[in-house]
Amino acid sequence: MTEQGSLLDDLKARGTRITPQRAIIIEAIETLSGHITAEQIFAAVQQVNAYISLATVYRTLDLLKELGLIIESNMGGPTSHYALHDHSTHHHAVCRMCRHTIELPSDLFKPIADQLQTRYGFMADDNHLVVFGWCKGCAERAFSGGSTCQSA
Amino acid sequence: MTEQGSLLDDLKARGTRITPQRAIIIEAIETLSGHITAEQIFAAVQQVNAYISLATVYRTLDLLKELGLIIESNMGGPTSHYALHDHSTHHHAVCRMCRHTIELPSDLFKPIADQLQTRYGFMADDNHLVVFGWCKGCAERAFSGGSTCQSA
DNA sequence: TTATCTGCAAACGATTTGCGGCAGC
DNA sequence: GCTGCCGCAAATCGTTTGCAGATAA
Repeated sequence: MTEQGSLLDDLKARGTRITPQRAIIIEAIETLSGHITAEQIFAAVQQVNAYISLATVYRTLDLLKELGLIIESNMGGPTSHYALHDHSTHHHAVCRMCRHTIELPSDLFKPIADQLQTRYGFMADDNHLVVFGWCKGCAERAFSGGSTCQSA
Repeated sequence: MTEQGSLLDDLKARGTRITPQRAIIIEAIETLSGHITAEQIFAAVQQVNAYISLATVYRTLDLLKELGLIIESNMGGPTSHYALHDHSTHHHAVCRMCRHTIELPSDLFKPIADQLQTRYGFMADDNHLVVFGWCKGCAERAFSGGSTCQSA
């Protein structure tokens, strides 16, 4: 589906080498195709070639990030999540309590993005925005009775 | 200005002890009154009492976070930033390239927050949202000529 | 009193880096 | 063959934690 050739081409155009490791890592990112951690990518890559190191995964992620081909986002935890930049556009609402994530359509933020562009000249990333807050269940629990959450 | 008594009261109401360390840390957060890192708080606290440890700062931040009195947000770097939850409401636009931050009025996101509430029952935090993207300068540089940024 | 808090220092997990050898172009 | 890349392992950095003594209530 997604033409991973373009990613490799982008790398080549930038003057970087296409190594088997990079091809494998890129393919893993495309196959997993979600918001994934470096560890998850590493695990997938290892199934293809067990001799690829985690350091290489991180270095490749840096490279792709720099090229704008992938997006790094923080979901509230200590680990970064990565996703293809052109992966089906959507945003996230993350519950501060139970960490549950809701996917939001990207058009929800269109008006905001337009305003940022017009008023500040800021070109907002149209993808993988993260909004924190409280999901229905946790909000009810927190603002009525106790402040505990079942899945905290 | 801001009544720091209320923070201490909140702590007391929760059954936690009011220690000098906590009072100092809370005061530091209120005095710095922005989006500050644990290290910054630690530095400020040290000027009042050099024997307060960084661990205590983190533990107090956890406590305040759990109580919802402060908000932890990630500005794209490796360090967390903290702010009083009721600190003058605003959001942030952070440039992925030069890390420059623009402060945005909170009402910009009001319509979005309303929609999240209506459509998903999600109560979005009305404060300290972080939008990533590219500032005017970096966007021009990146999408016309080279992909380097002066302050990267 | 006594349960909670503190300081210390060591542990921790995610990420980065120095280095010698290897390999894409 | 040259330059950039890789694997390894150690370093780093922010943050967390175990423990024994101190202290607010």
